[in-house]
Amino acid sequence: MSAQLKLYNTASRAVENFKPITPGKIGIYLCGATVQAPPHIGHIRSGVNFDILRRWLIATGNDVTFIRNVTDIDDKILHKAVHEEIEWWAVAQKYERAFTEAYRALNVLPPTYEPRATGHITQMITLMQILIDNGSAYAPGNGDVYLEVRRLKSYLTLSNQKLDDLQSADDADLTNKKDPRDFALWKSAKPGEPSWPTPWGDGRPGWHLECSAMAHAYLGETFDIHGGGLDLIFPHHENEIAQSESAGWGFAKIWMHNAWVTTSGEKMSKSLGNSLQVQEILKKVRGIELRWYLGGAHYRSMLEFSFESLEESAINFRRIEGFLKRAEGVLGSNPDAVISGAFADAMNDDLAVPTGLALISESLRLGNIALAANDKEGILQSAAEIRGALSILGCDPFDPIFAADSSTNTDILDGLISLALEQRAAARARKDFAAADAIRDQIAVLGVVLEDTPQGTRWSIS
RNA sequence: GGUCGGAUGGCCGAGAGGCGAGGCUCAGGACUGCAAAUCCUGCUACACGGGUUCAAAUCCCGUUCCGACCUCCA
Repeated sequence: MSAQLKLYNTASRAVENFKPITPGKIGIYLCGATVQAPPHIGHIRSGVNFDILRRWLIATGNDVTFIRNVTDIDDKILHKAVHEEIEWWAVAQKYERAFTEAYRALNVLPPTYEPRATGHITQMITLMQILIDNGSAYAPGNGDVYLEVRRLKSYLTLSNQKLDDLQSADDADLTNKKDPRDFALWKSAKPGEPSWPTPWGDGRPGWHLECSAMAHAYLGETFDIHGGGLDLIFPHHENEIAQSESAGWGFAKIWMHNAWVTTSGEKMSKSLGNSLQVQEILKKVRGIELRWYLGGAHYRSMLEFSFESLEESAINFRRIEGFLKRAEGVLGSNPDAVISGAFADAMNDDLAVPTGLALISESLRLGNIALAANDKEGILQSAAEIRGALSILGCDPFDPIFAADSSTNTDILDGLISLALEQRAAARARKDFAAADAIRDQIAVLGVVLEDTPQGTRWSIS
């Protein structure tokens, strides 16, 4: 534990001290969505995990340039377009919006820049030209362009594999490839497919080329952190490294990978149907609660999803939220967020969010004790520290992005409920508990919960 | 076949040689007209077999089971 941020680097398989290339300025590239289906909670976990990293870097005084791409052209998008009988760009736009909406609902900060693959064809062509000129890549003449992996001095260092150990695809096309493991930088267009002109023929980008080209365009030849899901290590990130390093670029210093959300011990796949789409889950819990759940596990640990544990997590969050609201009531305003030393230590230790959660629980306990004793200083301290921690986790209930939940009718509602509360208070005063309980039961049916406290009766919507 | 990860109490989920993380559930208690909320107490776990060590959930060896990747998955 120290003020020094340590992060796990997949490339070294060790936790390392993190030193920005330029002190105070940090460049991050996160592999974003291939917009061919609505986001499920696994996709959004990645967004949340890296959003926590970003918020922590900002909170500790860094200027963070955060790039998260949108892959808006690929095989699956084209297939979907045929299936749905709409244009490929309509597919891409539709699902890009779905992702944007999911990110917003979970309070994932918009990236500094969010480049689309199709907007960077020029940069890709430039990169391919460099690779062909220096002999790393070849164009067999059919419109494809391949990277020649046998010629790379170091390849597969991120996944620690040997080229000869890889099982190559059975259907590898050796009429154009020199080696079955060579991968496509550029794919020639089949009839009816979208294409862009290049010196080697009309076609479209391979899967990996975009990220190398766009990371270079926005972050330069060498940048601090490259992130993505665990399943991108091979082939996607290996191939990004291969392309970028072959072009003479230093590329990413630290590679970070988030683990999956699993169901029944298995990685969530797109064939599971709709139930685990973000949109569906948000019918059961609020965005802030889903974020609390997804962000609560350590980013490198698998998160075994169940509706039971989601609900349990949401209950835990509501306790914290309840305390903050009560504290606000007593203090008259929200205390400014404060980052405690212990919380900072936890975050600096490779983003040990679970440790941070334990600290929040401790603050919560102390805060509730202070509340019972009307110890305003104690309330203030606990509330400030909890808000500080929640602000890093992106789960501050007072964040305006979540405040839209409460309606503008609150004042009217408050007035109406106060009428009922006055009646009940009068009944209680004359010890007519049957009448008092009847009032409580009646408004409970409407979804309004009452709590009697020494300071009077509070109400909330359940 | 190669590479990588996992198995922790009723459940979820941290930790990585020595002081029981934390949460949820459950049981009991305090407070309360009753509730609710809150607080207190209790439930002593690390897949299996060996080994190292004064000390192992943690390190080593072996075993079982589960999962992931191996060229268009977050």
